[in-house]
Amino acid sequence: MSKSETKTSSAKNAVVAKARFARIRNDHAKELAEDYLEMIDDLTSANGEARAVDIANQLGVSHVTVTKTVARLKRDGLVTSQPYRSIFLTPKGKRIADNARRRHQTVLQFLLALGVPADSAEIDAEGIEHHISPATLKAMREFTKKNA
Amino acid sequence: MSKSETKTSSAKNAVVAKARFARIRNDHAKELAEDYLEMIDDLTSANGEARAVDIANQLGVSHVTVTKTVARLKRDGLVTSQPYRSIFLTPKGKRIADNARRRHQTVLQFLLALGVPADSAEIDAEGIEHHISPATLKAMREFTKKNA
DNA sequence: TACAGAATATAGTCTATGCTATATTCGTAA
DNA sequence: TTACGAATATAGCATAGACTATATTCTGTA
Ligand SMILES: [Mn+2]
Ligand SMILES: [Mn+2]
Ligand SMILES: [Mn+2]
Ligand SMILES: [Mn+2]
Repeated sequence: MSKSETKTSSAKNAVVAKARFARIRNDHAKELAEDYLEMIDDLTSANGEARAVDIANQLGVSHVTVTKTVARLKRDGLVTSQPYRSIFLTPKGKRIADNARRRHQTVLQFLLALGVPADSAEIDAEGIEHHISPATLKAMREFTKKNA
Repeated sequence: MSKSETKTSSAKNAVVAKARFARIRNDHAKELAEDYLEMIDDLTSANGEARAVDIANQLGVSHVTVTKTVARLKRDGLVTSQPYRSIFLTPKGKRIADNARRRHQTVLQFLLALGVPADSAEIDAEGIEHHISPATLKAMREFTKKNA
């Protein structure tokens, strides 16, 4: 392999890696929002409302952290809230929550079908769900269907 | 279901969820370090040294970001470096890099065995790899072996 | 060898995500 | 109805991880 070929190959590798890590950084930027929105939707179903204190308790973070994160979700048009009131999803937030839940379930069911013990599957799914491309999601669904 | 049973069940759910999200936050805290260490090891193998500029180019971030992250790795005893010199793994850093690479490969090979197209598999593996419990890793290895 | 360009260092800034401490408001039980 | 405990708000702080702009140092080539 000539020096110029090595250089070209290195450059292409770098371009590919760059895109890969950019995708990961983007996934992370959306991750917390997806978990919050899914949780707000679940709490609303279960309790009739989503309170900051309940979100904080589920996540294991302080209520201040929740308040600040909810403020960002509000800024981004994903939830609405008034002082001292519970939190509501906007249509846009609800759409994201629904998609996140569907994807989360797909990953969880897949891990269970693969033979992962339930406790590990539930923990791993919480992290994995945010890094799944449509192609992988499709492959997971197909596997689960065949191995239910 | 009585009110007290509901409460107990809710409380247990919260405890379980809390642990789950704590694991995810911990995964994230280690994620960037793992990717850097793996990359430093790879660059050292490929080029004889790992320079900040190469790491920056692979990751698609500025060299300042790399410098600051490397400073944290140094603080944590995972790399060594002198001003204007390239970066080296400590034994501890090398151990983490090796484990990270093994796990990364396991996840990638698994996704390929599952039928995910190579480009998607490579991107998804970069994110998924940090959220895999030993139980899931084992299940993936077994699947890949049977479906190579 | 000298110098131009590449690499690295440093200063300063920003956002996201976490915390504690304190103040305020709400909601309910007595 | 009120008072107390729960919930929420707010101020202040910290760290990680990102950036630009500028200064310095290194290194390969002329
Ligand atoms: Mn989820
Ligand atoms: Mn999640
Ligand atoms: Mn990796
Ligand atoms: Mn990775």
